[in-house]
Order: sequence, then C-alpha cells, then structure tokens
Amino acid sequence: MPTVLDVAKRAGVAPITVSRVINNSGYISLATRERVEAAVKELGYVPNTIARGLRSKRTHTLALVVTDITNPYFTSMARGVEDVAGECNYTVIYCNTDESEAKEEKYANMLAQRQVDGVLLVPSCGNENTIKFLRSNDIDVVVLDRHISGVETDIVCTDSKNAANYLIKLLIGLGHKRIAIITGQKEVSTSVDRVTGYQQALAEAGLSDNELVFYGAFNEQSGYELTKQVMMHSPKPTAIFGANNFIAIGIIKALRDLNIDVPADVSVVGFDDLPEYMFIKPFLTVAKQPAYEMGRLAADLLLKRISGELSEEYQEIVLPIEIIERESSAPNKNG
Amino acid sequence: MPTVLDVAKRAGVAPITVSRVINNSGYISLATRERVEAAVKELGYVPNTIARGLRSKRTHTLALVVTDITNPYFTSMARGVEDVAGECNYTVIYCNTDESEAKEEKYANMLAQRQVDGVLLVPSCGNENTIKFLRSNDIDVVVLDRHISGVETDIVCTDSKNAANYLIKLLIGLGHKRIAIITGQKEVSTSVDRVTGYQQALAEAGLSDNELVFYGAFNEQSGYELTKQVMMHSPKPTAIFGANNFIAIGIIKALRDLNIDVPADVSVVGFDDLPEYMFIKPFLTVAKQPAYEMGRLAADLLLKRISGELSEEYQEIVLPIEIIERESSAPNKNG
DNA sequence: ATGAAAGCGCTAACAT
DNA sequence: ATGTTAGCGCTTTCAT
Repeated sequence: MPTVLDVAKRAGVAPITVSRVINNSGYISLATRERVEAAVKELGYVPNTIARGLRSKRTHTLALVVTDITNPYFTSMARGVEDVAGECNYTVIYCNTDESEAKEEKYANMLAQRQVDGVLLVPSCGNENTIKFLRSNDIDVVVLDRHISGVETDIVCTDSKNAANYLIKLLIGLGHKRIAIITGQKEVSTSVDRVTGYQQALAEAGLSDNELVFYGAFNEQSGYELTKQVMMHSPKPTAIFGANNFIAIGIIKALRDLNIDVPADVSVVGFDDLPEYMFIKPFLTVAKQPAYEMGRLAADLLLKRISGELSEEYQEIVLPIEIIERESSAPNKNG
Repeated sequence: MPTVLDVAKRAGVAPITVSRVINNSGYISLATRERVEAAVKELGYVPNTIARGLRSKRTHTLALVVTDITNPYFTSMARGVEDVAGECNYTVIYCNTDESEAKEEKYANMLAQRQVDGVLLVPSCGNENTIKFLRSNDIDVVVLDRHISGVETDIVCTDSKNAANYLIKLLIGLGHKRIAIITGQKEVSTSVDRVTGYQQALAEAGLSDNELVFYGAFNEQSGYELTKQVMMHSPKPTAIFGANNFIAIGIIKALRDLNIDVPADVSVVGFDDLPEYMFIKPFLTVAKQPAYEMGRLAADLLLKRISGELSEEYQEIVLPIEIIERESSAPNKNG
C-alpha cells in the first residue's frame, strides 16, 4: 500500500507537500496541488489515520458507552450519535456495559489505549471514576441520560423527576391511591429521580403513607420479579409505575402470568417509549432470522480470518430460520 | 501521559522489556516482570494502541457496516458482534449505510484510512466494489445477511429462499390463492431470494398465474405505499408477504388505513421478527425521552468540546419529555 | 510556496 | 533473559 512518500516521489515533491494537499493546510500552488492529486489517484493512495493520529494526537474517533444497545432507547441514541459523527468524518466505537461497573472500567481502559478523542457515556454506576480516568488521559467526556455525582461534566439528559411526577399525577387523577413504583438500581440517578418525582406527586396529593418503592435493576427480569413481590402486598396497589421500558415489560408479563388484567385490575405506566411500530396489531406471523447469533458467528469468523488461522477457502455459514405463526395469518374466507 | 520509555526508566530496563511484559511475549524473569508491573501501576501507564497499530499493523478494531442499526434485526446482530469482539479485546466501529451505495463507499474509505483489521459487511447494493476495495487495502471482510455477486467471500446468512417458500406454502395451506409479495430493492440478494421462494411455492401449487411481485425498498414507507398499490389490484389478494420487518409494518399500517381487517380480510406474513417484547398488550402509557435527539446533541457537544470551541464551563442540556397516554392506564375501579 | 529534519510511541529484527 | 537499533507513516517545527 502506497504511502505519502510514494505519492511524493510520483509527484516530484516532498512528503510534507502531499500532506498539505490532503489536509488543505498551508499554501499550495494550483499546479502542485494538481500534480499531487493526480499521483494520489494513480496510486490509489489512502491516508493512514493511525499514523496521522500518532503524530497529531487526534484520532477522529468517538466512543459511545451505553448499558445495552439492544434497548431501543439506546439504539435510537446510537443512531443519532453516528449520524452526527459520520457527517463530521468521525467514527464511533460502541460498547455495552450491561450496567456493570467492571465492564465500564474495562472499556474505559480500552478506549484510553485507543486514544479516542471523546467518549459519550451513559454511566453504569453512580461514581465518577470513569470520567476522571478518561479525563486524566486527555479524553473529553459528555455524559448522557444520567447524572453523576462528585464531578462537573457536560451532560445531555431529560428531566426524569418531573416526568415521573407527571405520570403519577396522571394516575392519581384517574383515582388511583395505591401506586407502586418499580425502578432500577439505587446508585443510578435516573432511578432515584424517578422515585423522587413519584414521592413528590404522592406527597402533593396527601398520599405519602401509601409509598411503595421497589428498587431492582433496569431490566425485564427485575421488573417481572418485583411485580410478583408487589402484588403480594396487602392491600394490593391499583397502579404500577415501571421506571424504564424493560421494567414495564416485565410488569406487564408478570401481571399477565398472575391473571391480573391491565388496565381493568391494575393500571401500568412506563418510562421510555418502545418503538412506535411495536404497537401494531395483529401479531405478525414471521420467518425469524437468528440475528444475534449471526452477529456472533460472523465476528468470530472474521477474527479467525484476521489471525490467519483459517484455511484459504472462504466459508459460508447458513443458519436456520424459525417460522413463528401468530394471529396475522388465518384461513382464507374471501375466495 | 507516560510512555514505555518512562516506565522503562522507572523500572530500570529497556523499553522493549516493558513491551514484552505488557504483551506477555518473550521470556521475562519474575523479578523484572514485577518491577515493570509496579512501574506501570505507579505511573498509571496505559499502552497506546495507535502507536502499537502503526508498528504492528494490527489495530484490534473491527467495523460493522449495516443498513440501519435502528432495525431490531441489525441491533441484535450488532450486539452479537460486540460481545464477541469485546471478549477478544477488539473494538467495534459501526456504520449505517441506509442502503446507499454512496454512503457505503464513504465508510469503506474511512475504514481503510483507519486500518481496521476486518469489516463485517451487510452490502447495501449488489456490487462487489466495496469488498474489492477493502481487500486491496489488506482488510478482511465477512459478508452478513446478503449474497454478493462477482466475488468469493466469507459469509454468514440464512436460507431466505427456503423460508419464504415455507411461509407461502403456509398461506397456501390456509386456502390462499392470491398472494402478493412486497419486497426490497431488486439489487439486493435477499430481496430476490425471497421472491424466488415465493415463486417456487406458487409454482408448486400451480398458482404461477397469480404472481404479484412488488419491488421497492426495505423500509416502512415503501411497504406502506406498495400495499396501497397492491390493494388496487383486481381481484384483490387475500394475503400479503412482507419481505422484511419494516415492510410488514408498513403493510399492516396501510391495511389499517384502508379499513381492511387483518387477518379477517387479508392475511399478512413477514420476514425478520420484531423483538419479543413488542408483542405485549395492552399498549403502555409512557414518558417518552427523545433518544435520537439526545444522541445527536451529545455527539455535537462532544465534537465541539474536542475542537476546543467551547468555553470552559460545562454545559447541561435538558430535553423535554413527551407523555403518551395509551390503554394501559385507566380509571381506578378497585378502591 | 515548498522542503528538511525530527519524532509521535511502539515493536520487529537482530544482537548478546 | 534482556538490550540496541531502526522504522511504521505521518505531521510538527523550523528553515528557506
């Protein structure tokens, strides 16, 4: 693969001149520029960002650290990040922490090694170590979604407390008096904020004695299990607030398994919307491809290919498709 | 920030020895190893992957190029890729092409510049240029989901034709005779494969005369519009096959807008499942955060911070939350 | 408007 | 088991 030197020789100039043409920096005569550009084309030269980064201390790379890209909330966020980054010729590395402090640390370390220019961080835990560590490695950080204590930082978020307050008032307005909240980890700001909003709404309605707060984790399983606990409470709540989308799903499933009707028996409200298209009825009959498994196998294959441990022959891996019949397909009665 | 040299001095060894300790390569006495490790810790040394990559020609970086990370099918795939990569200390850059050949080319270029070790590619178009270009830059490629013509390659995919064939047979088994297929671009292999499976199933049932094939794009809008066209056909089809999840959603919405009942009037089957949690009833009342916008604003803020064009003060951007009332919250009738 | 020299931080290749 | 030397490809710095 050609380097600046090759291009320089071809164009009869010094390497630095090639650099100047490519980066549009400094003064270059039109004639020189044209000769250099011609040489670049002829040789199919592609500048090496790695080498550039080593010298210039800018890698033109960002990282997005979320808890789980699979949560549609973070998926949308990721797409937003990538769109802007792409427009600016930045590249985005993404990482899933699964709310684990250990994974967050591991990734922070990887990102520092990689000299990314900046990190967009949804903090998995309440503490400021990651931010401090990244900063100590000259990496800018913008926090997303959750507040962090113990350190000042750029942050983009919403007003969870207020929204939670509003949701609870909505339930109170519907006549509910025993309202439970099922939320995430105590250490996460959004978890706490949503509880605070909940408590304030109850207090304002003189219902503070009815507080029913359940901390857990921001996933479906936790929502499911805590709902079963909640419903053993006596008297039972008539409404439940799930503090994120996955918890709300867990709630709905648990209530269904308990034969409790929503909303006739218990009202449910949630936080974070699910993609609009999930609200379509009827349920689709589909051919389901094993997307996650495909991703895993492909990455595995690629890594093996890279390490050279594969024979020359190209491989084709074909995975089975599962057919799932649901209500959208029914016997024909229309001729 | 400390370098190998600093660590080497501190430990009283040569830089290469530090390198050997860090990479677990070559023979190192226990005593030396311990001294080096101590020095690493004391200085808070973090190896520079960029410099390493420049020398060793391995960046430990993969790229995942999909059409749209927002499609849950690709989201799951991405998570699978990242899990494996993370376990191997590889990092993943991801890119959305939106089925655009131009974007694919642009990203291929960016990735070559960045010297990624390998690319996982869902080809946006049928042609082999991207693969050839990447290979000419010493980058390994594994193709995902779609076949490509004109070049041999590693590939991970499913048997679309067969699954499509099965779905159509299922409809035929339900008594449907006029079945339409709404699919994606003619240039995309999965699009063609699914049509082929459809055609074969019809042929086997002696229904070839009833073929109703509509090519468009793999998105909701295309599914929506083509459905309106399909339903102007006379006699109307009694079943429609949507060749991916977004198309199927478009179909369902169009039929709803046309006051056509699914499945009483028209059966619908799709390709690619939607996340399981999408099939819960009732519809949740939620507080919806503007995730995409948050991502965009945060990336923007970070890039500005990196470029130094921001004042010293940290910024806090708080976005509004939208409350969406649906059926899951109802008046209390349970005391 | 162009170039020469140096060096970013690391590791491959070759000693010892 | 450890060290020396050189150089990856680029851009900064300082000339001219």
